[in-house]
Amino acid sequence: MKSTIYDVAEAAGVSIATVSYVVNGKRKVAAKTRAKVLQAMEQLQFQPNLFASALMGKSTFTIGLLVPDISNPFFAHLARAIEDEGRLAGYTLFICSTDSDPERLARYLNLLAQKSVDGLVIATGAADRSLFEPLLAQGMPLAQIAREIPRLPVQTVLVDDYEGGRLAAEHLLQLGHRQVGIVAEQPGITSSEERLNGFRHALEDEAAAVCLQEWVVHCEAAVSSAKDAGLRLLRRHPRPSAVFACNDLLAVGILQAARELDLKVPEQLSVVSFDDTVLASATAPALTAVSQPINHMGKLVIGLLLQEIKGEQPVKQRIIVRPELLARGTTAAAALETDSSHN
Amino acid sequence: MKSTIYDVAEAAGVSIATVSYVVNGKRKVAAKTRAKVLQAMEQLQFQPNLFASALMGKSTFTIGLLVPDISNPFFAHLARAIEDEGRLAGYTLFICSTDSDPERLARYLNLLAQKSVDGLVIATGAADRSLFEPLLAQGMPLAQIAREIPRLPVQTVLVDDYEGGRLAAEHLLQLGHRQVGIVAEQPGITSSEERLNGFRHALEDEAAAVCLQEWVVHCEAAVSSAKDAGLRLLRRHPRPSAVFACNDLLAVGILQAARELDLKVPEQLSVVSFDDTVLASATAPALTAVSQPINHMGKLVIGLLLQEIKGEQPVKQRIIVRPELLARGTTAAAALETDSSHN
DNA sequence: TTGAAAGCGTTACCAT
DNA sequence: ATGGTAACGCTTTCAA
Repeated sequence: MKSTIYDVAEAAGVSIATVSYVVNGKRKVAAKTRAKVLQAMEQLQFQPNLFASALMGKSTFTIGLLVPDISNPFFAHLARAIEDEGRLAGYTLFICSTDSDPERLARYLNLLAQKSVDGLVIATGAADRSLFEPLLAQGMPLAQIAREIPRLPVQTVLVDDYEGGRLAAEHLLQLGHRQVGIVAEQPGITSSEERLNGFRHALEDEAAAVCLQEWVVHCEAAVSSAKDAGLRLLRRHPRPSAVFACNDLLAVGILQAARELDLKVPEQLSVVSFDDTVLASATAPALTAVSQPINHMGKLVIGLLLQEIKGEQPVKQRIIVRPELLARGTTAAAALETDSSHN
Repeated sequence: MKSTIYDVAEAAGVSIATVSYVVNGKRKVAAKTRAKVLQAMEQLQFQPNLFASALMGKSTFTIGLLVPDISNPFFAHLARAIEDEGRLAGYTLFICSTDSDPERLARYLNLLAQKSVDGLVIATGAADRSLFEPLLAQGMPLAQIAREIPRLPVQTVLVDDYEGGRLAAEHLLQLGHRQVGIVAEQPGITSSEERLNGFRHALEDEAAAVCLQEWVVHCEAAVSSAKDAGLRLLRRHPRPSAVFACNDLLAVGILQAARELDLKVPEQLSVVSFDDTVLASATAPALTAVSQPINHMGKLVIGLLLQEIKGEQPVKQRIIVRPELLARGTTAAAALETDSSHN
């Protein structure tokens, strides 16, 4: 069934070396022999055995993608972009959801190394740099996207999270909001931290201390967890007139909390989200959100990774793409007086 | 850096054969030698080279997952369930989005075969059985989930799409809806077809011919496409008082269309969806939907696939799980009179 | 321009 | 109970 270079060599009346050379064009082969070999390959439906070449240290055309959770729409979308871009270059993707668990991450890292992936796209934050250093040391091509492992010197593609946070704050300030809550992921998720930093910094500039420490709540990257956090936040007195959710999943949770408390969005509560995944257009009203160019970022990161893989030893870059604020339905001007007597 | 069985053999003072045997326990090794080898392995941090064993025809602990689109929340969720269950058994997942394109599918199939995956989970419908027959013939373990390739004799896990469609229809009928539109994916997507069949059959039982052929519109599996289809549907005279969307993505499109036409959901338009992904709880009001036990289905399909992989030659099964209708916010009793003069 | 042959790191058969 | 060694299918050096 499966034919090998031996079969092809025999059929073409040449040596296996010659077959190997025409397969991967590593040296000139006379047009005539080349033709004979090609024909034999065609006829025998020859497909090189990747394991044999991998054994010889060639590449496996396989890339590992580490994400916190592939069922999170943001990472699903990102995975799709990365898959497409990788496929164009002949790569297949191993998909690894870590739940931001260092142990799980370590195990996956080990597994992927053992499977000799040609490179790794790291979209899992919240990890220690030390986990990756062995890989880095042994020359494994790495690139990170969307989140950043502190001081890990690898190709990096990020949205400007800080600026995105600032845009969100600016938008709310312009609408007159002065009491603003923030729902962020756990500290350690760098993207979330930066968004929060940018947001709070903008607030401080504008009107000192309008945003107090205690207006920030943290939660897991899940709708239900964000809803709980939202309930906590929205039951405060005075109640924030707007909430910045550090991603779409969290924003959905906030909207649910608002509905449970009978708060009308955007009349009584404005919500700004971050990411702009399919979720952002599914809610009603649609989420005002800071939008990331996910497809573009996927392309960029694969481009950088492939450079590394090809051994072009490019200068390490840190590409920061600009986010954009899309004002949709969940934000409106703040009411003149905040209803602080509401339960 | 990387140690081989030769290194281990030398360190332990035994032959490489012995090392191999203790690694995969294929024959008895004296406790004492075994201990020596184990210690050497430990000390050298030995990790078997998977390619070498794959070359010898052993398994690769890799599974291919074929989906139409990993960025579709249903398949992303399914992928996560399958990944988790596979991981427990030591498998990693190749992720392959086909966009239901036969050419792309064929290429992926070829690629996965070349990469010697141990098995394939097929969640891409809309394909011809013939594409899979070469694989089947060469003994590749296959299992399909969520969609069905007609007459492909492999392990199968499905939700009862027909029954789900029936549940949706029943729900709408009980609410008094008699003029109902249906938005389905392209013919050829078996799950969508079955849902539609179940739905229409129930309608026919109840009140003959209330649901005419022309009330069915087809579209791509994307929000924007469904929105267009929804606009076409909702501009009809008379206008349907309810719409059955064959999945959550389509339902979101319908909700958008309704909003664009200023139709209040559920007061003027009821919507029933199918799948119950994160999207179903993101919309406002939350989608009334036929719910699939996605996690459970993922477990089942990996269970079946692993049996095949282990060569247990199990009887081919077709497991049908029951869906459940979750009545949430997008359905309400039909208005007594349909506003057929509205533009 | 082409070929012979030595690996790559395993597995498994055949000896001992 | 253990070891020697021939595969597995390919790449690549060295020779011709």
